[in-house]
Amino acid sequence: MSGLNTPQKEAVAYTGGPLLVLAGAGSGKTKVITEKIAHLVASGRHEARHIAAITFTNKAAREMRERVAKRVKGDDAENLTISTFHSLGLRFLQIEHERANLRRGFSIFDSDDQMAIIKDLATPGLKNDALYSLHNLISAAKNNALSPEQAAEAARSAREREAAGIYARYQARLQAFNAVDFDDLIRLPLTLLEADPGLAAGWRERIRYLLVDECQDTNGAQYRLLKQLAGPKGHMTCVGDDDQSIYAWRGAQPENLDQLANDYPNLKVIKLEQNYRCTGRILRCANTLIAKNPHAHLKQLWSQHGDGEPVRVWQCRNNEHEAERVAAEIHYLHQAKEIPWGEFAILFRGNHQSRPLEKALQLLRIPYHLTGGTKFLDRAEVKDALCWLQVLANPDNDAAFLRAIAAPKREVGATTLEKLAAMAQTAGLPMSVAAGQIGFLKQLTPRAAAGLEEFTRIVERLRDVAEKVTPAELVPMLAEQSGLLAMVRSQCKDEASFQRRKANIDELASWFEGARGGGPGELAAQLALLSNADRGEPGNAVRLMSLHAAKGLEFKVVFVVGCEDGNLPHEASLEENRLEEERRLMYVGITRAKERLYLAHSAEIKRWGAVEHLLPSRFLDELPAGDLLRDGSDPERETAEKKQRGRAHMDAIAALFGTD
DNA sequence: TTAAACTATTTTTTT
DNA sequence: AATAGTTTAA
Repeated sequence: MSGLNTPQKEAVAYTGGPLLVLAGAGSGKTKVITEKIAHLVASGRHEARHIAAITFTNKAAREMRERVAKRVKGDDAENLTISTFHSLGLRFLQIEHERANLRRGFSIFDSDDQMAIIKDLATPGLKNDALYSLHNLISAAKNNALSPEQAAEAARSAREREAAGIYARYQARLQAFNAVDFDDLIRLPLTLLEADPGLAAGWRERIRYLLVDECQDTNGAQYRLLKQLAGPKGHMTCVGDDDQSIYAWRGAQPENLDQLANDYPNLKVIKLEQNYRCTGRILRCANTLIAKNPHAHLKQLWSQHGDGEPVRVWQCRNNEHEAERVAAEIHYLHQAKEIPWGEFAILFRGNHQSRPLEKALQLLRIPYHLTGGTKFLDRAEVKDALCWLQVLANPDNDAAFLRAIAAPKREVGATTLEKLAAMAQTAGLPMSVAAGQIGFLKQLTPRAAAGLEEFTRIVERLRDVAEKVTPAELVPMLAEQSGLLAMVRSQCKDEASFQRRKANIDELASWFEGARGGGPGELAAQLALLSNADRGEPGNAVRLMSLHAAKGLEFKVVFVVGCEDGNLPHEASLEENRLEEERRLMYVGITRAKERLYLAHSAEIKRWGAVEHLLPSRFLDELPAGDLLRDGSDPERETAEKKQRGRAHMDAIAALFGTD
């Protein structure tokens, strides 16, 4: 336990009952969790297979696994459960699928699939935002583990009653498709556990010690789930920071941190207040800013580091200008201070803000890695392949069938599919099964029937293949035999773009590499949980990501761009009275920086082609002026720096010409 | 049935 | 600006 401070040691050693660790930004909370796991295993207190650590993102889970691997070796490391809430729920449902009325190979519907169902069920002609709102209401009900009936009872407005009605039919549709949505991955296990004490006891036998990261991000259902798993005695350690609660918009209830003390009267609370990450000035900025929020737990973060560099506040003309300055500064610091590319991060409120930054970085040949932006799993060919896998694994998934039957086109169009859907409905069969029945095919045009027949034949052949090969081997065969690859080829104008899209399919296959069995369906389900942000190794490159995605990470140099009122805080949050959460978002951004921090804003930003004028973020005025260096406040220093950087810049350009 | 031309619209954040 | 959705022509 060397290298830990007193409260950290205490948090690691304490096993007397439920423990809440209030861990400020940069106070070493991941270290505490990993050390605690190592300690529990090493002390023989709990076997590795009875310990579970729960995070919110796959990225966090992977990082924790890596860090634990350094302390726990061999079988023990293998046997630990380190997963996200949603993967744990998925694993639960895969084991207990019969209780949840699911058949093996059930599908997970993403938000697109959910929206498609809701649109189908809602009053025709509803506007998009009304549909989103229905989706949100249904999701909110599920996040409180309400059944459709309970949601109808709890409905307070006409809007909520309408949503509850659609929720009931939506759930019936999921059931028919042998599918669940993201929220069900929490709600269904919870409902089963709460209804059956025997089942709950069984799971507590498996998970005897629970560690929960980012506890402030739990929603109602997740909180109840962790109580079920930890049991009345509360064999668990929860770690959280109410100042880093930035997910209220998707149902997180940071007050769950306080609720713990009510539910577990013997709860022990340990505060980690020493920050090991930031320089004094950066930390003062963070503390001053967050002090503007009301607080339930008083927490005073302190640091032994010196003041360090002042925090720069940049006033830029527009986002292009802002991007150029960021790129130039990164280039300069990389050259002059020998800071590796991987130690830089550029953070923004919305993913669309990455465009001009990418352009500017490319211009200076700075390697960068964008997390979250390019939506790999949304690429048409990847989605098509995934739907084919779903059809193989889950014949009931009509949504996947509808996509697969059209990729490639085989002369089966809307008219045919409508007829097929009607026939399948009356027969009580899923569409993919109905498509294989001679009796139904005879009622269709010969061309359409032939298309359906061929499809069925291919599916059956691929199902045989799937028995014998691994999913990683299956994907390329599927692409070939389904005609998907040929379709992609015919859609591409040149060979290069075909190769690019083919590479996407190959990459999909590589995602299955090393995956243990379970069949294509279960793996595709796992895959559905993997967000785009979890893809690929960043390597030694400048990191571009949203403020949300940056939580839990740290960098030597951080740029927070787009600090304008209306963007950060975002205008939508202002209307919905969520200014405090926006402030916490800014706080998260600031506290990612170890040594240097830049806060940039532009006078004009482009939005949907039109130019808009925005004022600097109100949060900038909430920072301690003495720790800032604002544009124009120290002209002498600025000229000197400009000169210095200009020279470095010229050298860089000269070097570019030299090597090209 | 499919492909091309045209029109309307935009999520901020993510499992 | 980019794209998803819709209409129209072949």
